[in-house]
Amino acid sequence: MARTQSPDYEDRRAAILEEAAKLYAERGFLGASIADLAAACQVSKSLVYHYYAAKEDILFDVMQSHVQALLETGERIASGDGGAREKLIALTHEFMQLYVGAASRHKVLLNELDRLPADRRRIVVDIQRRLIALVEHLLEEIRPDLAGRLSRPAAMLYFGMINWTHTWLDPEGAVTPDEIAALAVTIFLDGICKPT
Amino acid sequence: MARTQSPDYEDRRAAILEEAAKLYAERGFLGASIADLAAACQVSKSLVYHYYAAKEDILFDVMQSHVQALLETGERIASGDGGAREKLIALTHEFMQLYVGAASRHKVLLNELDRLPADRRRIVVDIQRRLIALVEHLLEEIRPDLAGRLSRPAAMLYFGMINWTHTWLDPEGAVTPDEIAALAVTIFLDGICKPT
DNA sequence: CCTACCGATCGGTAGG
DNA sequence: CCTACCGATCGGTAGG
Repeated sequence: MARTQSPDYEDRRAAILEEAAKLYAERGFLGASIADLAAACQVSKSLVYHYYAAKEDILFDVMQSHVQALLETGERIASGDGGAREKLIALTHEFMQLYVGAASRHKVLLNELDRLPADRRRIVVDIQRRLIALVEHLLEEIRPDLAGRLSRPAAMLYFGMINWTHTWLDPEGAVTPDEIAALAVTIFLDGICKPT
Repeated sequence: MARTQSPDYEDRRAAILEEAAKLYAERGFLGASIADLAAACQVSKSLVYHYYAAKEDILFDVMQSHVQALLETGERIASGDGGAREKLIALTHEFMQLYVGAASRHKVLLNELDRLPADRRRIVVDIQRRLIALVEHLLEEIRPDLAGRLSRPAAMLYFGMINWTHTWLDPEGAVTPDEIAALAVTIFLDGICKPT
């Protein structure tokens, strides 16, 4: 019978992952060494290599865990009841919550995707594509004449609005993430000219 | 009398700058070495250091040249004739043209700002702030009740839409930058629900 | 004989 | 403006 692994194996791995997300968000993937990560976790470099075979595996885990959470939320909302308009509103609020709750992972996903080896990058990009398709379909329900040429650009403009918040939105600031989500989806659906 | 510098001094500097923008956009600032840059320019590392005292100086030049061009375009349009709505439309089209014309610089500006030393980063961020304030004032003209709390978030959501295009917009693709600019500013002003 | 982990150091390459 | 180098640090692995 095989020996079981340490009972806190997953906890330690999760702790390294979270610290890596923070470091890569602050200093960039190439700017944060394995030695930096080990020091931040107060463990040896060898322990880090016990959990991850290579530095790129850590980056992949940071990105994959985040994008997976986004897709699950997206699919849950898309398959629910209600109209496309209501679903897009709910999606925007839940995405904004995920973005601020996983701010480091989100920043790393947006800034360091090119640093991922091609095979693993494809996996992340595929999940992103499903997320985009999901929003695209909602937009086609709201505006059927958009389908084909402009539904994808429109979906990308939507993601630009909400993804970009990581550069300026302060979760502790006067304007809350929920207010920003409401403003973003209102502008996207009805424009800034229409009073909220 | 001081010796004059080489007559093609500025051309060579500009060539190094453009190559640096490309390399930093592709591999990241930390992923592209001075040796890589010299090889791409087919010059020695020492020649690069003849034009730039440090690696960060090149990064600053890449970012500063781009953000300066954006601000000049923004101020020219803002100080012109016409209403705020027309100015925002013109601004969006001209920004999109600048973004695709300086795609590498734009990507570097958005992805590598944290890699700039604090003092030089402040200079770039200050210029960005003036650009944001300019859009903010246009939005306050369009929607006076937005002023104060929500005009800055609204301006940031606008920039999210158009800045983020660098990740997905193909200048050679079926949908042109001008069409994307038109779609973005239409959505922002009147929403996706209103037929274009 | 296994796993989980340590201190030390490998061959190469970075900016300057 | 080049070749020849430097101090330091990189990602990854050795023995025990």
